[in-house]
Amino acid sequence: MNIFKLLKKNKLFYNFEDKEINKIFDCLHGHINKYSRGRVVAEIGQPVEEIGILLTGAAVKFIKKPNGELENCGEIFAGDMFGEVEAYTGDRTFNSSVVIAEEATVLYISVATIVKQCSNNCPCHQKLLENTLSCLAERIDTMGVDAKYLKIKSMRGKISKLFYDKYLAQGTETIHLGFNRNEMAEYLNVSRPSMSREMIAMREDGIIKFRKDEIVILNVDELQRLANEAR
Amino acid sequence: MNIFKLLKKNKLFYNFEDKEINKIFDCLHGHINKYSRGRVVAEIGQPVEEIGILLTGAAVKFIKKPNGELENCGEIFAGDMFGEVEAYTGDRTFNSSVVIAEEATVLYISVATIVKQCSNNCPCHQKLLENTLSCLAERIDTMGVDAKYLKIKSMRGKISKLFYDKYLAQGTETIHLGFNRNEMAEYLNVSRPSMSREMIAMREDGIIKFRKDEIVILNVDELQRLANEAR
DNA sequence: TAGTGTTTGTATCTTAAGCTACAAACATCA
DNA sequence: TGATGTTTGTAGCTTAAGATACAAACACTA
Repeated sequence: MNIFKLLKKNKLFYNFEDKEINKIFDCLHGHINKYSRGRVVAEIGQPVEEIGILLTGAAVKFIKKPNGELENCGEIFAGDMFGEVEAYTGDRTFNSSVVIAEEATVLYISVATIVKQCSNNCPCHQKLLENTLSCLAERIDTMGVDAKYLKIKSMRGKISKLFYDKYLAQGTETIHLGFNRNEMAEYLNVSRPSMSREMIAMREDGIIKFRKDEIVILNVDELQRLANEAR
Repeated sequence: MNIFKLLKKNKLFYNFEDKEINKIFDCLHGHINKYSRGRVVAEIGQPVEEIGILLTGAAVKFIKKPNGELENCGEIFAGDMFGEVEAYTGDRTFNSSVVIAEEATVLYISVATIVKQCSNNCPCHQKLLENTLSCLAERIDTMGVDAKYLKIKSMRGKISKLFYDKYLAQGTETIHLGFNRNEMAEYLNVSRPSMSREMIAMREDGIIKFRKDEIVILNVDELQRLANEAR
């Protein structure tokens, strides 16, 4: 496995050179641990001193419900990280536990050293800081977009907004969703049959046609209208 | 008006001393502008070079819909800021326009100087950076919580989760909402009458009683169950 | 304390979307 | 090419929540 390649995919190390990544180990107190399945690598309420980046394997995040039950709240794969938000919040404690699901290697970097300029005054430090800021800011953007879909009440509105946004992003009348009906329904937070029903109604209305992951917009104006009116 | 007091309320300047705030002006290239109603102080698509902090007055944020129409997407009052997220995203351009609604004074601080250590190596710079990170991270947290309510499908689930969360936060069976029915309905993204109806049903079921902004939880266990089961 | 505005409660009706369960289409691979 | 698993479409029923419109309670102040 190539650590350099993997890390460069991680947003924190965007724009890093190999030699800069090497500095992680002294500059940011980087170290790598290996864990087997079931190992708890982060625990709710514990202070976040390091950010963990999964180099191999997989892990699952859990939040604790007030009655003590644990609830799965997401998965982490190679290239993903944990603690990168909590590290900067008020109490700096994990708000979810992370449990290794498949034998994994984790690279840790120290939070304290990210925010402080290091004595070597190295540019990689500066970059990491900027990347951290971007990483957080972009997350806010994404969450804002996601919330928009959730707030739209009508099925047709949700679908239209989603398709129209994809249309704007992809620039062609033929768009690709990037997920199947189940995933799309889950993203929009609706039931798949209801969504399917409405998509077919939209096809009957001549707005779209589709086949699997590929959607063709037949009436852009109407779709735009629906997307804009949606609430 | 006391700039110091106001700025210390702003999250970016949390923990700042008066004398450190004074440094803003040379260290962060701070400067103050005064605007009258109608003035556009940020425009969608334009690069964000500074973060604006409203010292007095009020402003409105607009996003541009694809058909060109502008849509109100939030208000800004004294102590609030704009550009503090976009400043760090990929293209670093405003994604909403900001228009002054009431004669306002705005303090600007340079983004470029926030992320770079300044030549004076002043601690205020360091603090500002940490505050910026907190500010963004906490926003992510908040948005995550907000999205949770949106994702719950049943009315009773939404209400229960909200009340239960407030109960956990406030620690007493008598909780205060901090908003009226309209605002609460808007936050949960439901219609007020439907919400009212369900609150009354919950009262009839002996789970809560209420009067205006004050809610008393009569059956904590049941409320907890509802909040946990909610989806 | 009357008068106005706001917030909250109530009623009725309608409909969109959820759920379940099944059928059809498609993909994959031996 | 048949067998199996997955994804997508279809149907019918039920119900929760939306919309609207009005009434009651309350708050403010003149």
